[in-house]
Amino acid sequence: MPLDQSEIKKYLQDFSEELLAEIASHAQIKEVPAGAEILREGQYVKVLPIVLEGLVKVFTRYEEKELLLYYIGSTQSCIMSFSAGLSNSPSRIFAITEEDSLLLLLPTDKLNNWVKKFPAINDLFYQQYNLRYTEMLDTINSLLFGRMDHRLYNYLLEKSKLKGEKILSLRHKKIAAEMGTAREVVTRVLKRLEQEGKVRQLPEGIEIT
Amino acid sequence: MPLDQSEIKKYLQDFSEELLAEIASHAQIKEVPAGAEILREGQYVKVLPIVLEGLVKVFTRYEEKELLLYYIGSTQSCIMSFSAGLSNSPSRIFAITEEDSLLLLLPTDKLNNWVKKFPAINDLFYQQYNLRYTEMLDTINSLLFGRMDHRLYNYLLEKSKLKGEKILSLRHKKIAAEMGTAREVVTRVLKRLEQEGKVRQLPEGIEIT
DNA sequence: GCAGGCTGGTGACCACAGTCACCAATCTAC
DNA sequence: GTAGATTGGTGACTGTGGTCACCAGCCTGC
Repeated sequence: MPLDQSEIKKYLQDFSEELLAEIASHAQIKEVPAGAEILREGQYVKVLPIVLEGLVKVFTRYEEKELLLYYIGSTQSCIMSFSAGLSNSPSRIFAITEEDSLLLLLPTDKLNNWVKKFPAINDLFYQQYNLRYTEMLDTINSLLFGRMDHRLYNYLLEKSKLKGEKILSLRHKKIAAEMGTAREVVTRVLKRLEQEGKVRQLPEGIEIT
Repeated sequence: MPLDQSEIKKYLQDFSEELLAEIASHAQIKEVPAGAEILREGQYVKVLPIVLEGLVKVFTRYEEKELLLYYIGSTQSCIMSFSAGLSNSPSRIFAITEEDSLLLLLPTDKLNNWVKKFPAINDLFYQQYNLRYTEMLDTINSLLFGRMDHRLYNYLLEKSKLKGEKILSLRHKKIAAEMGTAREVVTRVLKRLEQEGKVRQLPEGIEIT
């Protein structure tokens, strides 16, 4: 399927015409429904996804326990795919679409070339590494300092900002999974937060006050 | 002080003559004693260090508690400095020389240029981002899964590999600080590891069996 | 209607790490 | 020498989060 260059340009305005042309002739665009697996641990990477629309969740798993690392939003990319693609090593993380998404798939064998030739794409990846590095640092700090209530509250704040919703329709079970803890713990802590007046649990979902 | 280009080349063989010449005319080399602060949280970065010899410790601090993130060894660099330098944002981490070290200091205002012009230096930073990303992923997994004994044992293994010593002369207090825990906990866990036959505590230090 | 899922609310219990308060053995300074 | 600091070893206690068991309120399908 030949790609429409102007379609890509809508999302990636920083890219030069030359780069866009290269991408249009080698990449594909793919619509992916929510809940689809993009990348799993141990997998080798042939195409590098850039999220044009939607949301992709990245997480790690360790002996049945998982932990949300970060979300990939619009015009962002997955540095694990990038680094795994470049160095031809397997992925260490999982990625799943959280919403219906539109992905631009770049073939990794072209990437090495493009990175050298087009500063814009190079900058994109430096920015992404940067962003993820600091996000992971925050994750480490919050894990180290423990304090479930802080972690949960921050998690809800982030989630609310990301989705642009004031009332989050989230199952306790899902929160527990993403935070790498147990459902009962979420229930307990959420009630404590409610008593402290930081959140309200309504039938429709959780409201941050 | 004019730099000796061949001196730098000894360490960074992948760099082209042209890049080495650029570096020689703009960078400095600095000998730093053990225990010197290279970078602290909140600091803005003017020079990017590349470690030629020695060892630099990178860690985060959170309310009096610190946690070792990783070590920067020979021909490696500090991506926090790199990213903070490029985007002119403050550092999120601390860095201290662990041994007497020889550092190559690159001015960050040249960096942006060099990265675009010289693929070798670009590759170096991608490699470093990669490496640190996976190291931080391991840190997150070990924090998430808890298990102090595993963490401590892995810490000792890493340390032993890094220093190339079979017997580690380390204070319990220092181990505790680097792992973000308390001294008594280290003493306790270390004794358990000794009972399990995984380590031996000799007067000279800790031996991994 | 009712069975069988989910969901969340709860109490009891446990394990682990963090904290406190000591103490004994070394080492260091003067 | 002695005083003081550093190091490590220990017992007791605590708080937090993880686990277990169970129950009530639902929705959904048939």
